[in-house]
Amino acid sequence: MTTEMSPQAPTLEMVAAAAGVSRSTVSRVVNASPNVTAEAIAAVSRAIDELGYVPNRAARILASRRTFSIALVIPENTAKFFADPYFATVIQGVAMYLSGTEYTLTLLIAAENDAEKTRRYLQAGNVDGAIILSHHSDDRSYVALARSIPVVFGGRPMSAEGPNPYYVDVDNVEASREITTRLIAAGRTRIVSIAGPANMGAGLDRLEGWQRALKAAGLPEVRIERGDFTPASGADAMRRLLDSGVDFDGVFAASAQMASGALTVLHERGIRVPEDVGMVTIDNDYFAQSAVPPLTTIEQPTIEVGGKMASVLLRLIDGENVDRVTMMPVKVIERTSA
Amino acid sequence: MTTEMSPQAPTLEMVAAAAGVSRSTVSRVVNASPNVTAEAIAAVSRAIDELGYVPNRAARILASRRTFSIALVIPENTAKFFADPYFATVIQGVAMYLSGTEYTLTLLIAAENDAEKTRRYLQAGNVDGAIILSHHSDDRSYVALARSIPVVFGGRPMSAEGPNPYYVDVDNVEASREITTRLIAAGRTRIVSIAGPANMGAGLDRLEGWQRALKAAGLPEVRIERGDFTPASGADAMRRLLDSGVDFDGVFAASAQMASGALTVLHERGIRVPEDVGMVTIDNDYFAQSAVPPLTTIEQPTIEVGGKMASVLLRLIDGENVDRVTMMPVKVIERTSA
DNA sequence: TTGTAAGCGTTATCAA
DNA sequence: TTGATAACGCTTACAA
Repeated sequence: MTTEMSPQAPTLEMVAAAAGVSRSTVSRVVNASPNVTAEAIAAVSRAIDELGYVPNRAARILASRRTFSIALVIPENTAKFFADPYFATVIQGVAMYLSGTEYTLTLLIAAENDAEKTRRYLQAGNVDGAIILSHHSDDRSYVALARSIPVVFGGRPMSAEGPNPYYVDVDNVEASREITTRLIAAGRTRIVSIAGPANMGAGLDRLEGWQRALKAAGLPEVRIERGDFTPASGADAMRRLLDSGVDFDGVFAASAQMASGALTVLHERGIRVPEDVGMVTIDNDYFAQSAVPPLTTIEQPTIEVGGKMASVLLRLIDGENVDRVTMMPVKVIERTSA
Repeated sequence: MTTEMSPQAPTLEMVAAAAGVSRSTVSRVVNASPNVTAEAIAAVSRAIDELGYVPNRAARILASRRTFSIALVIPENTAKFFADPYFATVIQGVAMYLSGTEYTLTLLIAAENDAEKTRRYLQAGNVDGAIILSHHSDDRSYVALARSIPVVFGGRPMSAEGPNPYYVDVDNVEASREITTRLIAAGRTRIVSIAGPANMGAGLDRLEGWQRALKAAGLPEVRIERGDFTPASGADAMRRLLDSGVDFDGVFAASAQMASGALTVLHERGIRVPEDVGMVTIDNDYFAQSAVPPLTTIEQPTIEVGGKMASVLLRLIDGENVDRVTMMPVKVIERTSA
């Protein structure tokens, strides 16, 4: 950087001088505290505008013991899924909600081999609260973290220990049960599942929803192949399914990305959808929309999930009473793949 | 939050007491300044470990005038592209690079109607520098921002005014020229372009590369249809192309997402790729990999682009001499679509 | 309702 | 090499 002097930012003291009041009064106006005369407010506001005053964050934090910032923690192994439309959109939702508040978002990629560093950062009072976006089950330490600062999880955390966590989620069991039902209604009787990882809440729940739908209809659980929610894993799962020789006429894939990968393999092998096999999935992202054929699926309000996590966290920070679990509504999107 | 007293974080003063030295000495040890006896270092280090001391960020910032944090600014209109694999991965690259440093990342979604708010935040000394990820050409105010704090852009900013900006980019002209050449080598002679927006550097440059390749081969610029880099816009562009009745046997799409959308339309209309028309594009994301057929394309080192932007910014902050423009290498990926 | 003054936990200057 | 001591810019009792 050049050594040129940066234009000295105006301080609260300068505003006070310009407005002809004390620093306390300026502080009160800035913080919208009651018991300030309209005149004082007007004078201070004018001075603030003229000088282009912006409170110094560090000073404010130091004096008030509040940071007005929250952390969005992404464990390193989950960071690989950064480009997953679901994660990306949730993060976006958080950021957008915050942009309408005084809060600032600190993005933390937590190195697996140095969890201690992250934990300390969070506990050292650098943030007022944290949102944990964990794909996997190794969220034990974060659940414990909730004892020292407010924490909100994206999706039900797997750890049993620690206090009951706050989290925002959708009803994955019901969603997958519902969508599997569409396959059954279309006359499919031998329905397999390309399931998510067993160490994730969404993986488990979506599998259970599929099972419930089959059971209710008296249909057999023909076969389960697991993936990790990525397109590549969906393709692999479909290959295993096909190579196993098992007979099926319907597929429930636990994510649109996996469905998309599976579809590619089906296409390669000359198997037609929906003529030969029907397919339904979860997520209404681009993968579902532009698949050939477009997929009948469940839409989750991802942006809103992010916004909700932020709002729950902020209310927690403000000491308000909030439900520990917030379920967001989903929507069935009927297209032509079932 | 509950009113229970949070375990009072140990202060530098407490460390000093425990180690039997002054606060100054502790500060020196913490900041690894020279001229401290080995004994002092040892004593202080022990005390730090025992107490689990972590420096208070706000106090440190206030006293040192350095924030050890940088902002990643995403203009609101660009935020819509959050789930674009390119953006998502670049952000991830930034975050991951930073996780290996003392720096913290503040994610800022800048509201269009209140650019002033963002500008002030950045200039009020809340961050040591900023990375601007702007999709569009309305980056004027950010270029000006570079006068007060170090700023690095992702991709060449369009604004002419202001000082020469620092930015990290790939050679889009050369990349698209190169990939278009593959189409020509495959015998295509009537090649159209699904171009990006005219208000983006990447949009302009990729169009120019296509033009250069055609010119070098003595081929005509059959037609140009514009999109905004999204799959939907690529599909629309292809529809317009087809409906216009213009005759073509090759397509250069300026992004894999647009290519993917275009492919869907081609498929709907029963036009085969590569038999009837060849297609090449840019970006080796999932869209390019799992398209049917898989696309011959250009791979950009997106994670590295993010990392590079962060490292350039940090060096700028440290007052080092850095090249204003950093070009990252790209790679041709040959598949079967040309 | 407003002002005074004492911190908040560091760093930085200056003497010793 | 170390230690006092004065900032850093703001909030917050407490007094007026």
